[in-house]
Amino acid sequence: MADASARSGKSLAPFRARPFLNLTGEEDAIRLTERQREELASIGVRVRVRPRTAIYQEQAPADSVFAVTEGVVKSYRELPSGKPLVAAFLFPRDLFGLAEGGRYVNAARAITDVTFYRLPVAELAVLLKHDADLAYSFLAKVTHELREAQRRALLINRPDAAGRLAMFLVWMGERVERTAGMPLVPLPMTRSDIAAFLGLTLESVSRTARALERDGLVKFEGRHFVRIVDPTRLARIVADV
Amino acid sequence: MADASARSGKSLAPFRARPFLNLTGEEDAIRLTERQREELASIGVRVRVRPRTAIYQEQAPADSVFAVTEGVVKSYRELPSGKPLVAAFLFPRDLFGLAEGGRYVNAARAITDVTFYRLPVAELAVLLKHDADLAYSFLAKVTHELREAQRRALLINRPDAAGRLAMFLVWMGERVERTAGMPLVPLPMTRSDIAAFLGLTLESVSRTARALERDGLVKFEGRHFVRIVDPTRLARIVADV
DNA sequence: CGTCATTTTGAGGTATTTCAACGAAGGTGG
DNA sequence: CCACCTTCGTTGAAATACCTCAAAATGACG
Repeated sequence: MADASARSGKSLAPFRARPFLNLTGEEDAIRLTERQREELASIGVRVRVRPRTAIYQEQAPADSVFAVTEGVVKSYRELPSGKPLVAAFLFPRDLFGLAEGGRYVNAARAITDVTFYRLPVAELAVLLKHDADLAYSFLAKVTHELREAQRRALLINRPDAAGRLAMFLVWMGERVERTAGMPLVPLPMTRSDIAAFLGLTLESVSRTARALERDGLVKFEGRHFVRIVDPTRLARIVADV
Repeated sequence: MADASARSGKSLAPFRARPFLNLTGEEDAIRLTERQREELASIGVRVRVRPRTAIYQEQAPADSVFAVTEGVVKSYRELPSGKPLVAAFLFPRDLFGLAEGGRYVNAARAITDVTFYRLPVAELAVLLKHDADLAYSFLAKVTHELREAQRRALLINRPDAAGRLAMFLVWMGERVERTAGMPLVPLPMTRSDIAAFLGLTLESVSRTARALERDGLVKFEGRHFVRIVDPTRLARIVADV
């Protein structure tokens, strides 16, 4: 399945989640306690894989759940026609390994160099049923994933390609530190992946990207970076639903 | 907010969930223990509302989470353009009330006569942090919602209206007992709701529905029922991605 | 039974998909 | 280290399908 893996006694890398229903309105992330991180680390295996490595196949027996600590993973499935459909991009602190009936509903593959923790569900379930706080944290995390899924659904609901792509770029930009003006946003995935995520064809993504660049909204630097040149107008396109 | 509400000491109506990661492959639902149902019922309020009643508004302070026991609810939001977008239809045993930053991300409205439990989050959070099994059940339930959200995303990813509508009808049909051949599937929501869910215009839904009927795949009986006439060909359209 | 929202139907414009071919980049092996 | 090859991305032109605008018909509801 994975290239290299070694049991690790070190504490699990910071794993952040948001409350299921946040009454206070605070945006601060919940952090696991040191003990909880150690618990997870004790049952987990740290794995590092190279780009394009398959982490698990669609419909394979779901024996583990995964937590990204470094890099980007895509969760996807092949449609009957053979066209791929990307269900989600997973970034550090994200969980993946959604299953139904004991089998993974999607396949997962590394996009970049990736480090993740592999947590056997059998042992994880024991932990969760034993530690209400831990279960609560996972609940918060899955709730966050649910919001992301709804956001994506909202995104691909709009009929116009420009709006979809603009929304995607803004979304990707949100997870980069906006230190300097005109942030350089990394796009580790391929155009095909973006197309498969947005529900567009590769050609549409390519054309729309060029159009946004011609209009001076963004500037692509290489294939894996975008510079947001005119955030205001870009935001206007995004809001124009 | 709601028409009538009364604190209830009766046990919470059956609330079913699936395991977060189901190793055994069993499809049987997890049921809450009698004690857990009583705990929930003790903090919950049973509410009955009439069709089209607003349950909460978008961006309203999120003080409760809800569990449907009877009827159908829609979770939706108004886009800046004024066009509504349906995020999900909620059926008995479904949870709703997704929040972020202490506010509901969507609005919720009853489609039919609806009975639901309203669970104050402050008290619910206390319960969840004390009862790992209960938290686990909620985790399983939210995971289920996440799968549904992904399914919808998959659904509206396809460009063809016929495929989307066919997928929707099959999906609705899955939740009805297939006792007799040619099941009569209820469609409690309006065509506009369906359009807002599928990411199509009302006109497209109407035209596509008529086209499916002309081709002898389904037969609409009134505005709120469909009979699946040719499940095989309908399934073929659904699979034809 | 009348009013009004919902749905159906029609015709035209437009955007995306398809189909096809070229060009660029990255990875592999000699 | 270079050359080849495979994958990915760009560009062009035509067809299809959906959307928009508009108006009539059906059904729901008081």
